[in-house]
Amino acid sequence: MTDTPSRADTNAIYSVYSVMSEIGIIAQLSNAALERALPDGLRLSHFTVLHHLCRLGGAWTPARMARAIQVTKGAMTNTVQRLEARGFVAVEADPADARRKLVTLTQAGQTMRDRALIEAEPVFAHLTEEFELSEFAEAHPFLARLRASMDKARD
Amino acid sequence: MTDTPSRADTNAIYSVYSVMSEIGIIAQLSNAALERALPDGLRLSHFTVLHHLCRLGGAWTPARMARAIQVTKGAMTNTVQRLEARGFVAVEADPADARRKLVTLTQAGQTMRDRALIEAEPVFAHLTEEFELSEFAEAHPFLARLRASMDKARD
DNA sequence: TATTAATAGTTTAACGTTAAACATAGGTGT
DNA sequence: ACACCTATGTTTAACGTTAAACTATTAATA
Repeated sequence: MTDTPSRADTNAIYSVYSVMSEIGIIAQLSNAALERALPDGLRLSHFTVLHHLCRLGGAWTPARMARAIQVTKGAMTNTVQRLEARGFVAVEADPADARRKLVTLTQAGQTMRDRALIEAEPVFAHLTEEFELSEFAEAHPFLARLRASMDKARD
Repeated sequence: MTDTPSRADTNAIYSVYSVMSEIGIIAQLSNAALERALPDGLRLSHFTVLHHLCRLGGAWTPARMARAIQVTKGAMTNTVQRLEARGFVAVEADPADARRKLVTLTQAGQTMRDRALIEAEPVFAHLTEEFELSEFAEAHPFLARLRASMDKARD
């Protein structure tokens, strides 16, 4: 059993909560701006999958991508089916495990991801004028640790 | 007219994008964990409004809260109606402007917000063990400026 | 081998959000 | 006064997400 939270613990939680609130709003603004900027009706969730396959390469099962990107299996089923219908990914059965499917990026998918990256650039361009690049470089390690910690705590 | 982006500019965008990616994932993990932890079927968007009214106090119009919290007016209409139906906020017409409504926190809303804060505490408790409190305090100013800048760029 | 548990992918209903259209009210300028 | 523009709050349709139930397949255990 633990003690009742002390005043110091309460303050600590508030400090964490303030940071989390800012992060939540930034993500909301960023996601909304990105979604508006993406070309050709591409959804942010679709771009995220294309970007993921492009960065990491190879064949991914839907379930593994769902875990990596933090969406449910049902959402990934939807996203993969739409990307396949537009020819941006190829889906095939896994010969080693009949439960699994294997998703790979197509050339058209690669092209679309590159185009989306270019179209989305103006969304963040203004930040390079108002901030020093070093500020982002300095903030990154803390945020990466925070992400890793939250990911681990997910169970 | 501006020049073609230099290589340095391209790197700057990548630096920004890395930070934004981390922020997006942290927000997703944080929001999902919070929503699971909230008591009594309270949605994260509902808690966000209660917390906002509690922190800043006074009477807020739905439109002003929608801008502060970064959701559409339609979403705020939905949230306020549900909070009012549960007795967590009071809604009255603004005597000074017939277009407006004024939303205030009720005692039950205050109680629910306090309870939600306690229930949600374990979601972030592990962070106080893995991080120094000062790290959050140091990260906050940059994140607040980033939020303000993204907010301003929203047009 | 037979049984049980765990995993992959799909489907369904419920829900919140968004974008757009709408009605109403306030502000501005001629 | 008048016309025009802006702002508030609501409503609607479309859409994505989630949680849960379901089928099929593989792994683990007795």
